[in-house]
Amino acid sequence: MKMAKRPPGRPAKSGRREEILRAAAQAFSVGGIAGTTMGAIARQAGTAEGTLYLHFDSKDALVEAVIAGLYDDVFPDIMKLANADSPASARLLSMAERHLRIYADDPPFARLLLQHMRAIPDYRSSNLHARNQRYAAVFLGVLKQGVASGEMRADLVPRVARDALLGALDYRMWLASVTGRPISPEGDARALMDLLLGGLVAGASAAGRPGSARARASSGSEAPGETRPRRSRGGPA
Amino acid sequence: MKMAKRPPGRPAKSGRREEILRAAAQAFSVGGIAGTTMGAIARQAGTAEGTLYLHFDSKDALVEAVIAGLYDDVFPDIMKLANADSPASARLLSMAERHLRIYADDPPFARLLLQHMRAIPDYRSSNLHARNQRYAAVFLGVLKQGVASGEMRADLVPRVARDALLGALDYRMWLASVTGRPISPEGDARALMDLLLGGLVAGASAAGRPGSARARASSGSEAPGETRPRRSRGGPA
Amino acid sequence: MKMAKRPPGRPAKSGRREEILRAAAQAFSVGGIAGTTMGAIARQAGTAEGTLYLHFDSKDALVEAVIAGLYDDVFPDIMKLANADSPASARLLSMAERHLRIYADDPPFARLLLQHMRAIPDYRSSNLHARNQRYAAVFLGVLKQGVASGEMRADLVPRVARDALLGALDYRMWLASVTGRPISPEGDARALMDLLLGGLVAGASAAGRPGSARARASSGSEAPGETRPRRSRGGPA
Amino acid sequence: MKMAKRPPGRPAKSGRREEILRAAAQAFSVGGIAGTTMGAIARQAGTAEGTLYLHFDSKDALVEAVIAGLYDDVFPDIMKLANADSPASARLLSMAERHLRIYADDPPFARLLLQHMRAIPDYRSSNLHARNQRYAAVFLGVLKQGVASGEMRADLVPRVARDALLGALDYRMWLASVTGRPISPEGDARALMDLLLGGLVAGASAAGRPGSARARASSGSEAPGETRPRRSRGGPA
DNA sequence: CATGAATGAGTCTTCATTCAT
DNA sequence: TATGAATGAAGACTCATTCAT
Repeated sequence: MKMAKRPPGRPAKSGRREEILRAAAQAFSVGGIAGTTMGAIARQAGTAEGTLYLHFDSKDALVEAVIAGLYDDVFPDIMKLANADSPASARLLSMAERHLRIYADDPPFARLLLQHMRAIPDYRSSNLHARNQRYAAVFLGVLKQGVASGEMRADLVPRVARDALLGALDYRMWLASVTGRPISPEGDARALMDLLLGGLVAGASAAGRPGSARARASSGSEAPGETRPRRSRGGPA
Repeated sequence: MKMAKRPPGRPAKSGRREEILRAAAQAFSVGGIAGTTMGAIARQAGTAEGTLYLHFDSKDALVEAVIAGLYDDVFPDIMKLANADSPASARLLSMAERHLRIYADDPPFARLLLQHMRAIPDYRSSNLHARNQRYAAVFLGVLKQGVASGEMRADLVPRVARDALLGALDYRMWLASVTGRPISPEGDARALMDLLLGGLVAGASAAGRPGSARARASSGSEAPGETRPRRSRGGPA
Repeated sequence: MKMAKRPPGRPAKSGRREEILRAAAQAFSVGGIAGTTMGAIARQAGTAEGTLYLHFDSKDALVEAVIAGLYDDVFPDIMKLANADSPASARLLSMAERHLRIYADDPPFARLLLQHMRAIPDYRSSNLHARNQRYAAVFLGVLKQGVASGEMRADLVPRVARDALLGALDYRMWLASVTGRPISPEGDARALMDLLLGGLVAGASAAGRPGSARARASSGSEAPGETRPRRSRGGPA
Repeated sequence: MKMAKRPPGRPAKSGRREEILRAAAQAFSVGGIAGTTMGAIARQAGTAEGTLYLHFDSKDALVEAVIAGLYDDVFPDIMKLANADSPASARLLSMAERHLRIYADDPPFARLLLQHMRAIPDYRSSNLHARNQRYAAVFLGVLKQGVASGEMRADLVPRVARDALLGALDYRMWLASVTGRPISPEGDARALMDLLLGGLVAGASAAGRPGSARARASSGSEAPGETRPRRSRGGPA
């Protein structure tokens, strides 16, 4: 509620604050959140325990800040990819890839995220929920565009698709963190998108197949205009 | 004084244990595992704290028992559905339904499961991991059968499909637990399976449509779905 | 205070009671008093926990009874030896021997005794204190007789001698229990009595030497009358 | 609020630790070790319970520190007395005196020592055992010197003598702590040494008499002791 | 801004004792 | 008498948080 006030205009990098954030992320990813004491974080950061409270109001605030930091790293990337000038399917592929890279880049940290997300007592009111929704909304937007443009099935329920995609992505990362089996952002994202785009049923998704999500997704670089058909959903209609 | 006198003839047996299990699940799901004290569980169960330790060696053991109980409830059902005499897709649908019913039947309990699964320090060596793998293997088996029988795409990677399915299912439940939005096992399972079977891409999954969710699956190919190829902007277009 | 009432006239061997006593002694000597739970004792005795309380009012009472039992075993022996028809020194030797046999006979049990004796919060008011005093008094008596008969130094302070003897005996046993070095009741008693009778100083106690406490004390089996010269301290004098 | 404000310049250091040590010794000696809770110690020390753990890892560690502190106080003294330039018997006397002063100086503290010594589960591996052995070794050394120099009986078994001495000393203190009868370090040490040096047997220890406790000991061998061969009933008789 | 000793509420767990059967 | 499930009062220890310097 009351976050350590950072001078409104300031670049948000008191140096110390960043150090602590880094140290906390590091410590959390090693021992889990509950298993990490403020003392351990302070030691890791090379400061005194009291100093932690000069920058964060509580351990919870620190945890939130650490995780929020991740979103702030990833969100801009996802945003950019979502607005790229390519078919929805291609954009989703790249977004999935970026998402999986969260894990590939820093497995321990990702594990932390995976665990914490579901452990927050009142997640709904946490500001993490907000960030997460914002994040998920981007995926939803792309899916809607895909439908609107006719690229995707008209009877597709975007929300269902979004949940399936994000759920599968999360699950894949969790599996990786649990089994130790490494993730290949490109490979895994492509495999998943192939599945999702084309479906399970044989003979189906003939259309989805020609190159499928494969390669840089459906064919390649048609007219940018074609990309976001906005509405053109008509088709034969 | 505390408990209603137990009918003289009653075995005085498992009753307690079940009561505690129930109370614990209830308490955990409200306040989270870490946020629930043994005292609270005892109070909820109407027993003394010490009694808890008569039935479970430790808090951790209690937690495990609570969760293991769930698997033991669900597993036989899933097993039966997996061996039913129907197309793989139909079986998967029913399995997904059953899975979602975990949540529908007892949301707090399900939330507990969702939370805990990712919170175990050394999940890999926990006996929960084993149960979970056994569970996931059943889904994998059905998918492989689907491929073998030609019902599903020959180039399908069963493991990817299984992860997508379970991940989507989990995510759906988690969203429900977080947003409070209720789950309709049938509706949601069908929506998800429609998506997964037919894929995202327009024109694809012609076969996947017949009657939606192809409840009876691969029933045929009247292909009303094919009707709306969308804009077919993909392929050669 | 309120000991389980044993029918006043009864032989004191309800069978069950003895079993419990035995089981408790056994358990205590293995795990120490504090480290032994009533549950463990019950198991060892083959009864239910509640049954323990039918025979003893509390754990403390049980402990006391166990230890008192030892005194009741040893006391008669000591008493008899103290009243034997032989010189005080010979009698002390045999008493010391018997005392050390407490350890030799059952080391774990003796260790228990050694430990417990000093651990009782209000030893003074415990009935163990009384027994112990009665026990020590026997040694004191023999020493006094030794002085009175002229066998021992007239300026000997019996109480000091008694404390030295019992202290040395206790210490020897404790050392044995701590180092594991076994005790030889005869050998060790003799060594100690040799020391005590003759003293440390060279040239001193020449008289104490000729066979000293050695063998069955002073030479052998002279006329019983000779045994307790009472005073005859003259000699060449 | 709780503590008198500490003078600004004070090291704020070891003070606390010592206070705790003192409080713990005090509390232990009143209620016994097991009977004293960390809370009680904290209260006694005027600190919070948590503070105890800032200075000691556990209750056991605190107990050990308390007792080790005693040894560290006494050992140097004993060492110095053992190396004094006087007959072995005189040195033993002063050492015995110092030893008894442990009790005289702080009865409750001494009682604690007496009790605890025998209560440690695995005393042998405790570092108290090491200290105790070092301590006992000093006595042994002096005795050996006594024998070597001819001051003491050539057939003396030093180890037996040492055990008798320390055992008697311990016992004396224990009796004092149990009966409340005060100890006079000088008087009691002398009485005990008189006994030990001269032996029990009449006529013996003539040498042991000269000034009692043969303060200066081995003053000579006027051997009045030899004078009272008692009944010399031994030998060829 | 920094420090770190001090705080003390809160946790899990144990176990002697009771009592309904 | 016997049983053993239930009790609940303690106790040792942890750790986020504060505050005097």
